[in-house]
Amino acid sequence: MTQVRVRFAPSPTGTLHIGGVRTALYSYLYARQKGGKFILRVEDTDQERSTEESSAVIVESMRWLGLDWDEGPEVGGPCGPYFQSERLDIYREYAETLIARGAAYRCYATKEEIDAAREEHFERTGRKEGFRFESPYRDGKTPDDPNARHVIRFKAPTEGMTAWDDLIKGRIEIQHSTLQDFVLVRPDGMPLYNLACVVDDHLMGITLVARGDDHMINTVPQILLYQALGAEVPAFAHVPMVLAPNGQKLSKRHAAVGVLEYRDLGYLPDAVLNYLVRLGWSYGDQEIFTREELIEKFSWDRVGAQASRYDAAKFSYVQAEHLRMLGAEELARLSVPFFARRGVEVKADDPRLIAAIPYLKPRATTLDDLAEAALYFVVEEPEMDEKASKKFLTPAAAEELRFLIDTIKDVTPFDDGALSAAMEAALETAGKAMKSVAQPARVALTGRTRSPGLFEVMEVLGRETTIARLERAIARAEASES
RNA sequence: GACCCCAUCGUCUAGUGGUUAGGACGUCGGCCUCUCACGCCGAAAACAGGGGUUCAAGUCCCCUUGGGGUCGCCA
Repeated sequence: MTQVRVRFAPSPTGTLHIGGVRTALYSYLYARQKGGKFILRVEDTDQERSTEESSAVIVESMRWLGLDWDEGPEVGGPCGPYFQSERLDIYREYAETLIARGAAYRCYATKEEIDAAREEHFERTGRKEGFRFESPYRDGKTPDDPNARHVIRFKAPTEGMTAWDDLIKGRIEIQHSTLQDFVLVRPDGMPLYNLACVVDDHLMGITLVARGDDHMINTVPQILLYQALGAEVPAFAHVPMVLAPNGQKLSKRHAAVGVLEYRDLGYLPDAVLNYLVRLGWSYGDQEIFTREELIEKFSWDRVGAQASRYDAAKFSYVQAEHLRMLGAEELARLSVPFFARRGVEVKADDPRLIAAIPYLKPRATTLDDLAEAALYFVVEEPEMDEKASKKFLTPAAAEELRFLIDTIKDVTPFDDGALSAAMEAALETAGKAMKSVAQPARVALTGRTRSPGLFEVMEVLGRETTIARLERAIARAEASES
């Protein structure tokens, strides 16, 4: 049995978007499950559109997601280089081979001639579409000057058909009559997608080509190329598109398209992967998967053939679930940059932060939420919400807070259980209700109206800080005009 | 327009000829409760339409409709 070798082959013309991540992910999972190799190859043969910045973003995105590749940029490998722009000589050699075998030919038709033919087609049929250029050089017309500017075209068959069994879409059959003599090499010698892709997939020993289903139309030309080259044809898996919620093409209007934006929003890589894998793939009723489970359970035959729509709400839910799966130490470490962004310096091992996280976790979706909610635990003096202060820190509340201090100041241990019990007893004796104490106390301790349970907050803050904040709030309350 | 793909709740999906068509997100109602969450309980919500095949069709076939993709000297 030959080793599984799959590749993700993005073109560096923008960010790595979530549709691309999904195809990369499926390929990655398949490779890992089969103990095969996952290869990253950058398809940068379009010099006008490709940029180095984009390559860097793609590499960074893949790294962040943990979609680690065995061969490709930064890591190298036996089939390198992994940037197509560095493999130009190879494509030229293959193009010459194809010409020598009569499978391809030099076409000297100028752009103007082709445009004229297109125009003529339009006038004759009344349509712009369905135009098929028939080159006079296909059948051996000799050019006035063999060195003149020309492209290399594939001599596509006009009769018969080619079929393949797609791992996702099933059997697909295409009539050759729909084919064009597609261009393999530009006048400047740069190869086009179909040539470069096939040559590399062949040379890199790719056993399965997974890509977006917008490439389905390229598959027959590519199969024909493999055959002309005498190369083995790989398997194909055409992954459906990810659409916007309204069913249109996904764009910046609908979602954070670049995957790194999710990092900055405080999403977890495994959550991104989990959400995207379920968009089009299922495993019974299971919704939440660890990376290890995905590697174990993924299979192409459970990938749906239909396009799916991006749903931000479901994504949030999956993210929240993954956040809750992590331990306090890890979450503390991951949230450090989100404190920094707020101008707050926190150490990943800050004991108060770590102690607070279990109480904050059920209330947070992202790491950003977590940092925001943890602020009053890690700073000396919490920022006071003036509206909350005005509403709850009234002269009348000062009395309740005094009662609270008296009740809790000597409780030992100073934890949620003991504090709740002491308070319950004191409330009973005094004939008071928790309700009248809770919100003033919450505002006093956190500066806000929403927080974890009061005694959980106290436990994390500790006796000294708790009492200090309550005292300060009393002073403030007494000074206020009701 | 041609070619290709697709079609179960609003969304993601389970379903591989016989099910009260299941789950999840979201929505709505309730419980819990010191706030906000979490959690728990419950509800509304789908087989696009029409023909076949079959004792039996969401499941198989055909047509229609709808959606998407491609039609580059982009990938």
